[in-house]
Amino acid sequence: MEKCKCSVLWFFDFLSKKWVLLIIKWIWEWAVTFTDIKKYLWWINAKIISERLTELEEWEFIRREIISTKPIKIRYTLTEKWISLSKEIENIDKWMQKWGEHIS
Amino acid sequence: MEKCKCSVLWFFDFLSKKWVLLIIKWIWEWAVTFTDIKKYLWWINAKIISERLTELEEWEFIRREIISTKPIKIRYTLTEKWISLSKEIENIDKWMQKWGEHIS
DNA sequence: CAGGATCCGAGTAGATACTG
DNA sequence: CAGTATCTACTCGGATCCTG
Repeated sequence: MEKCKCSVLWFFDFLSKKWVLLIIKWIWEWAVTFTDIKKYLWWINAKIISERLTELEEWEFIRREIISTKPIKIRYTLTEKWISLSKEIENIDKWMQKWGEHIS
Repeated sequence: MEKCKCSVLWFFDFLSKKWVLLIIKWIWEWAVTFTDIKKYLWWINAKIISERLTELEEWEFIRREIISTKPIKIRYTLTEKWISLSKEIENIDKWMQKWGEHIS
């Protein structure tokens, strides 16, 4: 990929990483803590969840807020950046439905 | 990923495969043969190009036409399906420019 | 609680050589 | 010309265990 940061290539590369969209979906619907995600997406490795959350934060798609300190609790919420992007994702989703299933 | 064919996940997964968009770009601009692609994208392995072309044809994003038989020549062109999709990709591209580079 | 460190296995990109 | 076959290398997900 030559890590071509200038284009959508890089973006798609990230977005297609395993579990990214699923994790986003949960945050979207429940504005959850790390433990919540782990509980609902129990089959996903904690290391992977952690990695994805870190990357999502670097992309500024989610926000990390400390909501209590003993025991420490963190809440993840979506940013405006993601919300504005999600409209484009929905368009692609609609496009997929319009063009139907591809021959598997 | 559970190969959930019903959603955009599957689509992104394909679209982010290495060199897919780059190969499409060349076909878009030059409507080329296999040799043309190999010549211009010289650093990409022929096996990989071949694989991507096959997948792109399965997705019905490109069309394969025989244009001569001795020596055999094949021309790849984009389908309406891809052209309609490309508008959505462009929107994401615009979105990226609007939101700027993410902190690397 | 919210992760980080280590190690391992599977899948995929890539190098090289060959073919109808 | 337009690929395919084989083998190697590397990346990344996942299991398990550990910690501020």
